[in-house]
Amino acid sequence: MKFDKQLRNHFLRGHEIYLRHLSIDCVVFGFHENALKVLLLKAKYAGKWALPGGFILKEEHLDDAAKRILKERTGLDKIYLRQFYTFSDPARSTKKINQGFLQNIGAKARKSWMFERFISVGYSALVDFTKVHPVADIFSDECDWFNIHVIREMILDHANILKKALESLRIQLNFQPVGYNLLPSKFTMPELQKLYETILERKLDRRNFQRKIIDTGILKRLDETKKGVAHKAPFYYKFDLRNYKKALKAGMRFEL
Amino acid sequence: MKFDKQLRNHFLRGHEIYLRHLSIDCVVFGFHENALKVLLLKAKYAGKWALPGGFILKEEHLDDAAKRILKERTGLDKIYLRQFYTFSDPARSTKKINQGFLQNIGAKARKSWMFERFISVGYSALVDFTKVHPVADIFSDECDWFNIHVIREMILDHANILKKALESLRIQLNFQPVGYNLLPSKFTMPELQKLYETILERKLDRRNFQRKIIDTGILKRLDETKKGVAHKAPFYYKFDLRNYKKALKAGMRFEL
DNA sequence: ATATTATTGCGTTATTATGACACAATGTAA
DNA sequence: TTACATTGTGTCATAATAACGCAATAATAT
Repeated sequence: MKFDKQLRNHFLRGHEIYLRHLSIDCVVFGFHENALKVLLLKAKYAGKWALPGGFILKEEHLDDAAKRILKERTGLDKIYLRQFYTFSDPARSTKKINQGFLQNIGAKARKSWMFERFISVGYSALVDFTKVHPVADIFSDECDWFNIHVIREMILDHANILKKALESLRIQLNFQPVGYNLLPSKFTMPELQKLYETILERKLDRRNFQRKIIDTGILKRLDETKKGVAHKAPFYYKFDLRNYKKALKAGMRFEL
Repeated sequence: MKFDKQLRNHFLRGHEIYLRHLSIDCVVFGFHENALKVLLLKAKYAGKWALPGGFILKEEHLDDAAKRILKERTGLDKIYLRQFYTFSDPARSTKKINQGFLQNIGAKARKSWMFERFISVGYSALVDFTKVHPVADIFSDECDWFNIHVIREMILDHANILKKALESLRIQLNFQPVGYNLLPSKFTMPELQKLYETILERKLDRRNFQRKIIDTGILKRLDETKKGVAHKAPFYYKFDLRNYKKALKAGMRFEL
C-alpha cells in the first residue's frame, strides 16, 4: 500500500536528504477545558506514544525544521517555538526496535540510517488548542491531545523529553506571560489563572493573582462578559500586544 | 612536523571516529582580579580567536564529550558544565576558510568532513580560575584568558555563542549561587559581590547584598580576615556545602 | 606615635510587595 | 423569589526591598 512504500523509501533513502544522527522532537503544549495538554502520535505497530518529531534537511536551520514538522502535524503556520534541550544519551535511540515494525519495512531497510544513533534537539511549542488540526505522520496512525498528567507509555526517551519540557516551561513562566500563546485571543481571568495553576502545579489566590497580572499592564479588559455561567459572569480579557511586547523587551518578571 | 601530521590525520580520518555534522563549543567562565574572564584559543593562521571546542565520539554522550574537551584544554577533571543552546544556522560553518590554513593542510584534505556543515552544541563551564592550566589544541597555537568585555575578533559564529552563554549565565544567577563554581574555596564578601556585579552589569548596594546572601544561609564566615589591605580587612567566607545543596534542591531563588 | 584614608560590619527607616482574608455584586438554577 | 457558586474590589498585617548612617579597623602618610 502507498503508506508503506513511503515509509520504505524513508528508511532506504532518507539519508540522501536529511542530516544523519540528528533529529528533532517537539513538545506541543495546548490548553483546553482547564487542563494542560500535549500533542502525541501513536507509533505504528508498537502502540506506544511518541512526540511529533522529524529530521533536518541538509541545509536547514533547526528552527525551520521544527516549524516544518509542526506545520505538518498541526496545520499551523506561525507557531511559538523554543529550543529547550539537546538529548544525546547514546542509549536513547538504540532501544530494541519493535518487531512488527521491522517485518513490515522489509529486510533491506534493517541496515537503514534510521537505526543508527540519534541525537535529538527538543523544541517546545505553545499553541492555541482551538486552532490545531492534528495529523498523523508516516510512522504513526493516530495523532491527538493528551492531558499532561495521564500520559501513556512512550517510545524511546520521550517521557524524559516531555518531563524536561515541562520543567523548562515552568521556568519560562517567570519571564514570559505564556498565556498569550496558549489561550485563545479572548479569555477570562479564571481561565488564565487555571493555566498558571496547571503549569506550576499549585493553587494560587484568586484575588492576588488578579491584582498582580493586572498590575503588569499587559491585559486589556473587554466590555464583554462570559455568557451562560450559573453565577456572576467574569469579564473577557485580551493581551495588550503593545504593552506585552514592551514588557518582554524590558525583561519583565512575573513571580507568583 | 608532528603537529601538522596530526592535523592532517584529523581532516582525513576524523569522520571514522566522530559523528558527522556535529560539534561542541564551550564557553569557559572564570573570575580573576574582579573581572569575568573567558578561555579562548588563537586559531592557527587565521589569527582570530575561538572557543574551545571539539567533536563527539560515535558512542559518546555530549556531556562526556564536553568534559573530555575541557579536560584537555584546562587540565581540570570535575568541571561544572551546563548545556545552554544548540546552534544550527546553516551559514554558521560555511564561512570562507582561511587560505593559509588550507595550504598547510594539503589538497586532499579540502574534501574533508571538516568542511561540511556543522551544528554545534553550546556548553558553558564555570571554573576556578586559579586551578586552570590553559593548553592549546591542534587547531590553535595559543590558549589564554580574556576579559569578557575586551574580546578579540572571533571565528565563525563564536561571538554569538559567547553572547548567548552570557545571557544564559545571567538567568542562571537567579537559580544558583554561581560563586561556588567560579571563586576559590575561600573568598571575601566584596569579591563575591563584584562577581555578581560583573555578570549582571550593574552596581549593587554593598549592605543589602551582604544581608541577602547571608540570609540564604549558604555561606560560612571564617575567623580569618584578608591580610595586606589598606583599610578594614574583610572576613573570608566559604560556601556551606550542606546548606548550598539543600538550597539548590529546594529550588532557591536569589534575586537582586 | 598619631592622624588620615578607604573600606568594612552592622544597623535604621521609609517604601513597596505579598499573603491572607472580607464582603457585596451578579447570572443562572431551584 | 431565593439559593448558590463565583466574581470584582478592597483591607490589613507582615515581609521584602531600597536607600542610607555610622562606628570600627588596617595600612599608610605625617
